[in-house]
Amino acid sequence: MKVKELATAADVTPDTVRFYTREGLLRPSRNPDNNYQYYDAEDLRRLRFARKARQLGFSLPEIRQILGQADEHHSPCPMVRDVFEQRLAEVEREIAELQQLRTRMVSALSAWQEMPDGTPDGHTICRLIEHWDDPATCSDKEH
Amino acid sequence: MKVKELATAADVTPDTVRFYTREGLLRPSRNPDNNYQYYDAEDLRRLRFARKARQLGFSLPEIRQILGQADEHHSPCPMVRDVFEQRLAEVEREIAELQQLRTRMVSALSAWQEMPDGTPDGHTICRLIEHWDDPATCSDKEH
DNA sequence: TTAAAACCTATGACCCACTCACAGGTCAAA
DNA sequence: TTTGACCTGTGAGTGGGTCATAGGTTTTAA
Repeated sequence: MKVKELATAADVTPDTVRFYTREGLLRPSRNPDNNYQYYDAEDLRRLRFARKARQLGFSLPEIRQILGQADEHHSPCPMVRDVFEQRLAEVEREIAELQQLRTRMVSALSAWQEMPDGTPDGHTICRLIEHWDDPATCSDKEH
Repeated sequence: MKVKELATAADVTPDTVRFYTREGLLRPSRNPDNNYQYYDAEDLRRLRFARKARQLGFSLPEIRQILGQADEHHSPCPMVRDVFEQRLAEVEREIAELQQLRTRMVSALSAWQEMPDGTPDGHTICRLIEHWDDPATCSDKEH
């Protein structure tokens, strides 16, 4: 298979195939005549695997590691379970952060309804923002 | 004020002060003797404003634009309200996406509880991932 | 007085997972 | 034979900083 055929078969763009090849996730052979890359069924399996893993939140370095384990005939499954639980925790933290941000934004919006627009006077830039108190900084600290 | 003093006053790192200066959000004067940058109360105001705006989800280009408006004595408030509502919509979309991801992850985890770890055999890499169906891809699987 | 600590400067790489652009080479059908 | 679809490698861009390098300056303490 050439680049575009593999890309079509896995429903990704040719650019993604080339990128994954550069990143070492796929290992095509070369035609010395024209320098084209040729992919086989194993590459298709790897690519499909990688895309599924990406959908599940795995990073490319993690996927590379998983594929590497499999290449050495070690079961990557324990690692998969392990990394996956950490990822889930991270995703839940990100959701919580975004929801905090959303709360801050909604409360700011409602506070702004009664505030007039002002013109910058050398002391304030935009009262809407400057006179807004972050509810998070009162209670506890981020980072 | 020198870099670190301003950074301390606004509770950011000196690197952030330098970065914002490079980005044109702060406009310190220069001491020609030692080439040091000196910041005044106006820069502190701008920096604090920028950090608050960041907390509210504004991007640096947006903040630069807001500051630019204020520099020309136009009220940036209408723009602030406008951009802010778009940002809120984006944040809500991001939350929805992450929650979808979380749903996928949780359902995968529970399906994995009964699955054994396998050793790669040239046909599969890790059943956990390969035999997982994305609920979003095949949405009519429940009945 | 001098040496070390703490500050300052500019620049560029790095993070993430692609995506796009550029410039040129190859190959199929019309 | 020309068009157009494909291929190649490389490098830049995304966002918001953070960190490293290498060197210059100022402050503090022995």
